[in-house]
Amino acid sequence: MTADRTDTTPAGHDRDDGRRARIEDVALAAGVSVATVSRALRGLPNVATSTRARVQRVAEELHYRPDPSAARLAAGRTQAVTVLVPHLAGWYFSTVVAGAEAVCSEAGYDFMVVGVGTLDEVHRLLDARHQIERRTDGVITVNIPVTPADADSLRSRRVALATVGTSVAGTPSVYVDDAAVGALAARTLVELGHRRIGLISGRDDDPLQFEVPKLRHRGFVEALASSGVEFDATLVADGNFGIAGGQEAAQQLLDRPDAPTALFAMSDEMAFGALAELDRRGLCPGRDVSVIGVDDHDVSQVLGLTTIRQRVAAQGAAAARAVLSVIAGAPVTLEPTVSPVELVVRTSTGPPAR
Amino acid sequence: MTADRTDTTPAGHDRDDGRRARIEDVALAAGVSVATVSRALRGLPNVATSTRARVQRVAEELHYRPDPSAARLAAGRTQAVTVLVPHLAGWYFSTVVAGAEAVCSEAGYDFMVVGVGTLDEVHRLLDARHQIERRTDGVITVNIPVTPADADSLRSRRVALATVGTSVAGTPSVYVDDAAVGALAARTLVELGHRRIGLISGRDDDPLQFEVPKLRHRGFVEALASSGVEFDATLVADGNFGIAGGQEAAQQLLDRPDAPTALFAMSDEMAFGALAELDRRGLCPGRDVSVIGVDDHDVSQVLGLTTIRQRVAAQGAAAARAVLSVIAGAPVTLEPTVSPVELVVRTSTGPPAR
DNA sequence: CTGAAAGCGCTAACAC
DNA sequence: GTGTTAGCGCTTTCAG
Repeated sequence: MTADRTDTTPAGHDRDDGRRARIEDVALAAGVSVATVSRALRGLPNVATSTRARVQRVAEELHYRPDPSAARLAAGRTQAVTVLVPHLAGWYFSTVVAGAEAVCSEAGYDFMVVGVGTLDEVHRLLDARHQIERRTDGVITVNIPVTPADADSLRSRRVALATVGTSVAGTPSVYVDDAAVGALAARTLVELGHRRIGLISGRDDDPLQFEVPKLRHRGFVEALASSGVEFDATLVADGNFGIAGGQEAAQQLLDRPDAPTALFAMSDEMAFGALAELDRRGLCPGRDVSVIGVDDHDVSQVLGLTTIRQRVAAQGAAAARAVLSVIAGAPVTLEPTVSPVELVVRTSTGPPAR
Repeated sequence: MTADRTDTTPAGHDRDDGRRARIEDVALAAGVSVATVSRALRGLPNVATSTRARVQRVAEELHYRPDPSAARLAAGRTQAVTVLVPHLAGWYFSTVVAGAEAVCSEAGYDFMVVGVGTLDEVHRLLDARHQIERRTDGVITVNIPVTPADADSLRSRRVALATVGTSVAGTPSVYVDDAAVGALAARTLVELGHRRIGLISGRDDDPLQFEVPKLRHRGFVEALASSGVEFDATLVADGNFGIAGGQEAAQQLLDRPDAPTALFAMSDEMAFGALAELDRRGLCPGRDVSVIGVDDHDVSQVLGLTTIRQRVAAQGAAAARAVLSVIAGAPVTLEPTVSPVELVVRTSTGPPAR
């Protein structure tokens, strides 16, 4: 031996040969075994403080980063979280996803997004045969009707699950109290004096997110009833949770001879459509017809839309934290989180015209 | 030998022992070697048609799926694409990402999202020491000022790159002609008779997306000039590409004694803010003050906003296709794609009041 | 507290 | 066309 270095690395401190540093290089340079490097770098116990420090320093100098694929293969964990989302371009969905992404990235987890259009797709992804557990340690669903069987299947494969927008028994879930949302809308409009209120809903048979419309509907009707107002069940129109749909729904409701004096849209985007329809008819929101939405979309303030605000990004972040803590070994029986809502009164609501 | 089966799988066709099928199980069951299974399943040449069919059938029966981590480790390819995006919750960004996601998922690639807030973060991610090549085969950036050095660095590490919203020499890029956008806005307003036009821009020193404002600004000013209109350089306000910022910018411009008769907002969201400000002042868009935006945001139609439409989801999809074809071995010198824009006239523009 | 060695499941030469 | 075999780079018993 002519030099104090072993042979693999010809010269230099930084592996100038262009190849990436492997764990073995760190081990060699630190004078320990690869096992010790692995332990030291991952913060496992049973490593002398001085050894750990030395290993860390050497790893740093060599710009060593463990290869994720190798670590995954050996450990069976991916350090990745996947979000399943129906419509990423929508305001609600992208805001949830953004909230979750921030938390996962911050924690050093890879963050994958899969857009899903139908329930079949969802079940194909969650089916055991698809083996999603080989690509992700955790799944976050956004407004997807996950069944207890889906949840069990994932759990048995050791993939953590958290849901946003839907509550699943025995699974960490973050959602708003949708019945309370409907009730709040009803009370707000009734207190203003409205008695005939149109409901702009999503289709009950929508393969995805079918719980939300149902619950908001029920809460709305029940709150009306307890205020002594009977809901005319024909005053419901499908707005499909979009702007165009909201406009069509409003059109349909306002075309009636016994048109409602107020509209409750189950989302702000549908409410935007309703406002557009009022505008088209030369009607003034809050004077001629009242409109209330749900979300507090960025644009709602501009339009003066009264709405029921929910903290959307916070829901995504909370779901991400839940998934990460289950991955970290927390009991799966985390408390479901009911995310708060809040009435925001703007100009689109007022007493009925007549 | 007492049975026609080898010993590893006790009984049954489906590996009822609960463990996942590995490539070796398929090989055994099909009576070929693992190498042949690997070739057959990945569509490589040099496999007899009959062999391939049999392997495929057996793999199907066993519900065999290759382990991604193992494949990555062995092959050095990840079958994953990563998008770097400044503000995922924004309409433009989420729409681009949704377009890209659809293409990547369809192609069987994992799709990862990383939110980036500063240029430092971007450079940390793209720096060779971060070794992003170990987690992804391709990177898509959305309105991020990627330098040629960044691009070279990625290329040397064999990770494909495509950019959206910015053009980078020698890199597949998808973007609109921002100078033309500015010019189109200018011509539209000038033809209506406007001479004093306020510009609602993004900060020139914004660490991210600093090219867009600059280019739209220049195109705008030059088109004015060639129409014989001199641009008053003090009529620029920063709207920070948000609604609130747009409102503040409009406020500032309209507060001037020599207020402009029209406003060009570089994004629809800033234009929304401007419309809100007009509303606050009791001014009518298109009559008292004209407003034109850029994007054709979903909400623009509702607000009657005249705008310059760009095909945002298509840009994300095109970038994804570009990345995938570079990964597949296409020459990196793909033609940059200039995505078309289109004027959409609504009610927020009209001749000047005075 | 540390090291040796056996995999994790697949791909890619290279031989036949 | 197909098989053999040596890794890919890490984690994790199991000894000591």
